[in-house]
Amino acid sequence: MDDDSTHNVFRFFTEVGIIAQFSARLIEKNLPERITHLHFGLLGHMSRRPDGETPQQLAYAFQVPKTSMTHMIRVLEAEGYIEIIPNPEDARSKLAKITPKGGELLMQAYAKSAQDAATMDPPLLIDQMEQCLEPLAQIRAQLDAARNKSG
Amino acid sequence: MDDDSTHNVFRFFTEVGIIAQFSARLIEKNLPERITHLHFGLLGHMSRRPDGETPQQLAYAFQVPKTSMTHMIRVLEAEGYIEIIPNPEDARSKLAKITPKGGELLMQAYAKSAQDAATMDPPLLIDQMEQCLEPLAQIRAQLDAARNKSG
DNA sequence: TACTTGTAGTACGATTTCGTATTATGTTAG
DNA sequence: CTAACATAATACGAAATCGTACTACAAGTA
Repeated sequence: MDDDSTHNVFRFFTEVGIIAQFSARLIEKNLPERITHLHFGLLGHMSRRPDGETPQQLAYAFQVPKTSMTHMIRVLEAEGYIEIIPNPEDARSKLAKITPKGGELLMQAYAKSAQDAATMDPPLLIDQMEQCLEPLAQIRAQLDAARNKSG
Repeated sequence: MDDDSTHNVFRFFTEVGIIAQFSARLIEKNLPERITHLHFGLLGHMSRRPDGETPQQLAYAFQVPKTSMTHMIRVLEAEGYIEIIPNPEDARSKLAKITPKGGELLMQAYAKSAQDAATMDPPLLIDQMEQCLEPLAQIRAQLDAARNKSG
């Protein structure tokens, strides 16, 4: 990889990191006290998996340590946004499922943040975002594949 | 903003968030114990500003609370990667400057991570990253401008 | 069955994050 | 100048993050 490419890779990661910070702020502004953008992501993930997922699966999907996930889902459960039930297929394991209250939170935070996004000044550059979507998805898939190979 | 655009905006932020996680991992693998990708970002930022910056400026640039920045620069100072000196223009304030040791760390982490990036399997999608660079920079600038207006 | 090894989740503790309140210095109005 | 207000940084404490070690259950071997 030549110096120019290396520089561009780092620049890409830097831009992505900054934008990720902004989007976290945007969504967290519309979430209750102890709920972060990661919790929001968890709820969105679970809303697409009505049968629930194990803490292990969630930790892997969100790239956080198991112990961090234990803590996060406990917070969500304590607030009533998810329920944690035994895994019928493995007595060591559990399943985390979104509750109606969790679905409510998800929808409302989504709606409020969409409203905020729509009224930004200067306005969001939606064309540029859409232009990035496909390559970003490919990059994400590649990084994911690389992780599965070597760690 | 129509439903389709809203959906794409959230999808964009989601992809960006996941990729940011990956890049954080990539760089932190090549950093010492207590040093995170944010510290790495701080060192890179300071390396471009030899006169130093105040904790306030750094907190603003990195979008973290002032108290968090206080802690971060203390860690960097304790490890000798930066030095914190009084601000000659304001006795309430300080200036954080990168040290030679900090410059060393920056270069070495950069080199090692570049090496990791160059040897990934499957290989990094550099074309796609370069394709995103310009729109991402515009999006970042827009988000930054919007923050200055209202938030 | 008994034994070995592997895996899911958690207890615990060190560190980090960050909101609130405080201290010290700067700035401005009169 | 002085009082009132603003701002830079920090002390402090509550909560979150995450590495290590552990427990409970599962799965493979003989």
